Amino acid sequence: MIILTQRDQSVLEAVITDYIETGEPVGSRTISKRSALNVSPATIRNVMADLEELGLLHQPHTSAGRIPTPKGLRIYIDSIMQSKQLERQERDLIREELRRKPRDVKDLLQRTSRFLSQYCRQAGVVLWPKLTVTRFKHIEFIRSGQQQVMVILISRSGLIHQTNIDWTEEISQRELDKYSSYVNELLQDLPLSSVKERIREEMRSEKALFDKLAARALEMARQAIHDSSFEDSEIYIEGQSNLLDNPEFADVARMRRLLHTFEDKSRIIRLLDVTLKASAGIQIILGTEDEFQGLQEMSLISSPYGRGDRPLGVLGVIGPMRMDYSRIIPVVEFTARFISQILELADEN
Amino acid sequence: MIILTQRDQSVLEAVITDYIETGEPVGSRTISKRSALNVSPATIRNVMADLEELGLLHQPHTSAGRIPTPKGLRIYIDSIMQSKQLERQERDLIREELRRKPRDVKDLLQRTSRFLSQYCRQAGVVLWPKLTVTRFKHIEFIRSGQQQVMVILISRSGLIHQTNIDWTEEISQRELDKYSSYVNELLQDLPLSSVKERIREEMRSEKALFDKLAARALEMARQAIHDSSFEDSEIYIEGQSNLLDNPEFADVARMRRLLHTFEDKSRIIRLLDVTLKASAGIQIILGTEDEFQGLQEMSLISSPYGRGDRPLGVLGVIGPMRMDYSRIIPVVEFTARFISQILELADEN
DNA sequence: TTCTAGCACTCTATTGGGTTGAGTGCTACC
DNA sequence: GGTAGCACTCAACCCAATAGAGTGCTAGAA
Repeated sequence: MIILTQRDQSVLEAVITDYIETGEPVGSRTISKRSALNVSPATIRNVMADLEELGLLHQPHTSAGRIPTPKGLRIYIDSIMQSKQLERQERDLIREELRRKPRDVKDLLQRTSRFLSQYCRQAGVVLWPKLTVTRFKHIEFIRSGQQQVMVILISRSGLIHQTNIDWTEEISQRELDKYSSYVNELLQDLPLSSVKERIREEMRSEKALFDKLAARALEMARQAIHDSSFEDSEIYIEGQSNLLDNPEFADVARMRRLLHTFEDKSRIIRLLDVTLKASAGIQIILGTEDEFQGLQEMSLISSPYGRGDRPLGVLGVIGPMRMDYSRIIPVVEFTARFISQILELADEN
Repeated sequence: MIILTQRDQSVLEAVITDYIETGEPVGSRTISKRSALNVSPATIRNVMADLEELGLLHQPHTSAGRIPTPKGLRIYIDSIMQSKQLERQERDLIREELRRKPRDVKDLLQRTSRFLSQYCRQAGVVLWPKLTVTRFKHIEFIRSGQQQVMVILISRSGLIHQTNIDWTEEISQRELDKYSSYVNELLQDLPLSSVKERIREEMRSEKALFDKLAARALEMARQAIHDSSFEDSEIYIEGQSNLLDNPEFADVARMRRLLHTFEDKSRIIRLLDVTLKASAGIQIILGTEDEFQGLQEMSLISSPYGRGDRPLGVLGVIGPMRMDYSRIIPVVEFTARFISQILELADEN
């Protein structure tokens, strides 16, 4: 455990805020002038040397200023920084922006991602709710070929899942309608995570053993839900071009790596899954702490949305490590809370 | 109309193929050695000077080689270049790649876009079918709140459209089911473009005037289809990072402009709409010919897919003007034909 | 003991001159 | 009409010199 004196903290904070602002290594003179502690540059230099020894600052080369290390940022974020409170009018603006005609979930989440990116001038990211965390609302079997059935599954929060299944025998739409209403009845309002189990249970029950219709309907539902894509996650990443505005991405090679990472979304999904599972409010991952490669030198501020005990997905902001944390953190926090409200509302109906 | 001698054409072709390969301005010496016509560099220089006067070649500065202008590329593509035929095994590979478990339309198109990007090492783009060009298959009204109804509309090709509508009075699911089957009956197999008309017609008919259920069902369907997003287009752009591998994007500023363009998809949609409306097979747009800004110095090779007289959408490849047209054009052409087959098949069932 | 002033030192970034080499345009000649 | 030769142009590269920001260290003040 690292213990810092009051002055150490002040210097660390001064270096970080200045670095966040300018992106350049910060020298002792600058801090001496800017910071509230009235000490000379030489004194600052001593403190900085100490902080460097602790691994909180780093010097690109001997005759340059200091920049914070991820470790230094972590301490700053966790115990020094004070998040700015959002102004009332800022909150109103966010509400306004997101509430506008909440047509369907997809639209809402996409807009959220876009909003986060624009408002924070970084990339915004939203992880879709997995179907399994929502509740069953409706299933529909539709004939789509002689031996093909299209299955539409809808959750209470308005998510849609579509899949096609092959059926071994010719089947009429009328028959399918009967299946639909039987299954709808059976699964009404169940959490989708326990639907599989419920179906299996029912298949073993007396009814299914003797009622041919029920047996077939159940078999069809089973196949539909067995579909591999059922548990897939999806994410929206918007505003990648904002990142290019940061001088740290003047380097093409770095930019290329980043774009590659964004295109192979599975990595980011895994990363967000961590936040989802932890589900303990806002989470900040700093580049080098990321055991999954690809986001080096980047930073991810994320928060789960949904009810605390039953998070639906994750939303957040991806940017360079040099971000205005004190502003972005409350924005992400508030957005998550607000989206949660909207979705809970839908899911309760 | 520009008329070129055989030799002019050969020189133009040689410059372009070399430029496509290397990305560097091409000098007279190189051409003299590479091309089949056995003439000296000096002669080539004379020809090149002529071609430059015609606006087909351009010299970045006095002591550099020549690069083709868009005008020069156009002539090359339209009348000089010979598209390579795809090898049998290449076609098999494409088929293989795309046919794998064609689960739903979205998945298919997204995979197509990704495939195009990987195979051509550029960005791949696919414009979704608009709902209005497909045929009606199924509509479903689902109660999603006391006075809220979720409407799911499905086309024969498997597209799904979801919307929410407010209803002025409390309504039960049982009632909604009746609406669904009535409307399904009515609209079965109609082209979605004429559905609006059909509904209006029916509303004026005797039946609707006296049958309250029918009247309400029709009103509900009308509202659902009236929804503004009904005619929206959507596109997938994949493989943007491939573009970064091209040395012409070493320039960050240019890259930034390009990413911005990709994020504001409406421009590209408009651009693709041109191909869709023209619907005359493969279409090539070269950067500066693009009256919509944003794709300067880029080039778009696109082709509509779907039946010739009833195109569904557009797919293609976006890359720098320096692309291997003779290879990519047949790939886009073949992919479009193949996707058309798959989708037609689905739409016919 | 803690802080500060001063100074020599280090290292990057920038500037400008010199050189290289690819490629051209022109002219004289085949 | 085609070619060889030659002087010329221009970007790219290398190199050395310089400027400037910032440090570490030491000696002395509080």
